[in-house]
Amino acid sequence: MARYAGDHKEATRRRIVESAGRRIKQDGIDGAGIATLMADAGLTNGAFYAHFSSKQSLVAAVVTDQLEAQAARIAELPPGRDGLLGFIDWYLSTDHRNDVANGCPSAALLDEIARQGDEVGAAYERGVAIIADEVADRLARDWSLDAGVAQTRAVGLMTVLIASMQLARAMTDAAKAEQVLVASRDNIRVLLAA
Amino acid sequence: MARYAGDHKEATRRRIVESAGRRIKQDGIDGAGIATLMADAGLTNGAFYAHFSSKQSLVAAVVTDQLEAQAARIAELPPGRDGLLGFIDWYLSTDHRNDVANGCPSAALLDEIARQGDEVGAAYERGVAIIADEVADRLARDWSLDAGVAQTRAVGLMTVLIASMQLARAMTDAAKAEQVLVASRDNIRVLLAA
DNA sequence: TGTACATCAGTGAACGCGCGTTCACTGATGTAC
DNA sequence: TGTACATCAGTGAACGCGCGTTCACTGATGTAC
Repeated sequence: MARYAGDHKEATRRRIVESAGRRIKQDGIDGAGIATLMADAGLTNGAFYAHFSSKQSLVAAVVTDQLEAQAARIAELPPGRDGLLGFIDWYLSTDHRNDVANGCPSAALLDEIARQGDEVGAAYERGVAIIADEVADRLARDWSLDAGVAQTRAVGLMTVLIASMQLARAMTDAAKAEQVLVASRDNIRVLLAA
Repeated sequence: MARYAGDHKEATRRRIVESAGRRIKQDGIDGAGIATLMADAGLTNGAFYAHFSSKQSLVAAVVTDQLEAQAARIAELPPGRDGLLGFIDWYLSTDHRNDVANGCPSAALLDEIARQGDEVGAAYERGVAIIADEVADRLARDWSLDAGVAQTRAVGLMTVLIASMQLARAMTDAAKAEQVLVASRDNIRVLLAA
């Protein structure tokens, strides 16, 4: 038998991916160095390459993990309109604006993801499709929309949420940021009423 | 008299800001180094600090310039609904998706801007407010909306546009990217009908 | 039971490289007298 | 008219630093016999 339990290395890898998710959302992909990411996980830089073949490969794992976590959060919402509406309330909250590290990965990283290679792009594409389907299913069921319309409105909901949070975070004036979040709640109401 | 015409240095500075705008939208703020930015303008790295006190300061100038250019583009649209609708068509086009360097600065850089210091954040906040007012004025006039509603819908329009382009660019599958852009056209139609 | 060896997650120093920034210098022009 | 000097946008080498990545090593454990 080895010195470590069978799942020891896998558990360490998971710990790196999770703490890296928080750090990368906070500081950006370029802004988070290997040494910092490993220190966050309680390790030193040298151990990194025992778990990942490159930084790109970690980033792809982080993107996949973050979108899975978001999909799970949505899947676990209570059924009925209040479920999704509660998620929207959280998303457009000042708490979410102030907590990038534990927030939506798309709001934190989307334009940087678009600049990464195909490995990361493919990971994002796969992850976001699952979330979009989840949201569309809820819209179809709870808002009685056609499947096609539900898919379209799901894209609308997601785009309003993501860019609203990015805008709110780019603003140094908290009152103006709040106005954006309030406006978005109303715009979503309009989108879902159609 | 000096060797150079009175506006020579100012013209050079403008040239740096404009080419840096394209380069930074393409490669990101962190991804664009001083030496490259200066080479793009036909100069060497050493001359940079004769024009800007730091990279941050250039970035703030670039953000201001890019948003001014976008505001001007909107201001010059023909009057009537077709003016703004034409802008939306361009924004959600595949051409725009493929031409980050000459495209919307918010779609290319918004989450990275949110991570910069207050100088850049303030520049963005000022610039985006002008664009939002411009759009709201057009919505109020051409869609006969109340001023308050027009402000809200202007935020909705901008958020849908920005995040749709980011999503479309993050996707490696061109057909899926196209679906996002098509969906957004319909979502905007709904927003403006309210 | 004791000892030599294998395993392997993790350490920490080092690699070359590009970053933002600094600075002594260049060279084309205009000014003083 | 000729020459010494001032101006100043731009050059290009160098600075310390942190980056992603490599690698010889450590040390705790289990195995062989």
